[in-house]
Amino acid sequence: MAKNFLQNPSKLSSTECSKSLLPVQDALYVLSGKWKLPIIIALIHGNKRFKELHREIKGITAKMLSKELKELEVNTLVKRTVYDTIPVSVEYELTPYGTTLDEVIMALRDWGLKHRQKIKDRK
Amino acid sequence: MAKNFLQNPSKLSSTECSKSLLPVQDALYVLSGKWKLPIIIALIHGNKRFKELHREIKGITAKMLSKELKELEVNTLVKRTVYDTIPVSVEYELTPYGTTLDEVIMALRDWGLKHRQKIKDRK
DNA sequence: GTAACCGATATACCAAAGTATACCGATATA
DNA sequence: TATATCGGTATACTTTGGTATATCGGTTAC
Repeated sequence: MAKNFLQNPSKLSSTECSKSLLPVQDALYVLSGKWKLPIIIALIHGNKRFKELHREIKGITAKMLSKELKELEVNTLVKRTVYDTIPVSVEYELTPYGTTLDEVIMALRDWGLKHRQKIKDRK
Repeated sequence: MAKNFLQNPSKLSSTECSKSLLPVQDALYVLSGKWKLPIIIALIHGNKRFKELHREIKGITAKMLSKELKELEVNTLVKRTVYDTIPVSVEYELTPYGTTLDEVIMALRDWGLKHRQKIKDRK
């Protein structure tokens, strides 16, 4: 595991910590937006077509689905493939690079679970 | 390490994956907002007073600093202590619970660094 | 009494993010 | 000719997030 700068700050200079800010913000940016995570999770269990995603992700509009998929595609987390069936079908899939988000997502999930428990215990 | 559901989806049911959504979103929510991370990082190297944070974090307004600190305090990531010096001084510190964010932040940083490199290589 | 310090808060404004709803182009089927 | 499918886009709107700027309350020093 990489250096633990929150629990051992004394071993790291202030500038070294600050250098972490931008990459962390980049990663957060990639996951930002209300629908990125639902989309990624929907794509985990296999490729999906636009309409399937639209049906599966409750509440999302076509506009947002299209927009968020485009952003995921730009970051090469998701691949878009057009098949010239009739009518046309468009398939979305998580790229191998997309699956590298797993460590981040699991770290977030583990902390999130503990946090939910903490909030619950407080009541 | 916890189960890796992005790279081994076949081993997990769809519902099990979906259960991850809320905790992940909770964790992201705690870090959301333009100034949470800068504040956390500023507090890593020691407790800071309001004015010190204001000076150190370039561009932040008193309103946002106050608001974000309050949110961090509600989530018990940061502790606020008032000393009745004259004039009054208020000290903010990262709680032990706050430092448990380290794994999340490091996972984000590591992925973010790789992502920056990937974007760079593409040009 | 008035200016200054700290730790904010109040008000007004602006910009980004998200929603609702209608519609498009291409093709097929009735 | 009309209607339906798929995969979206266009326009207008609302909501949320963030900024700018002025001000407050309590206290001391001048």
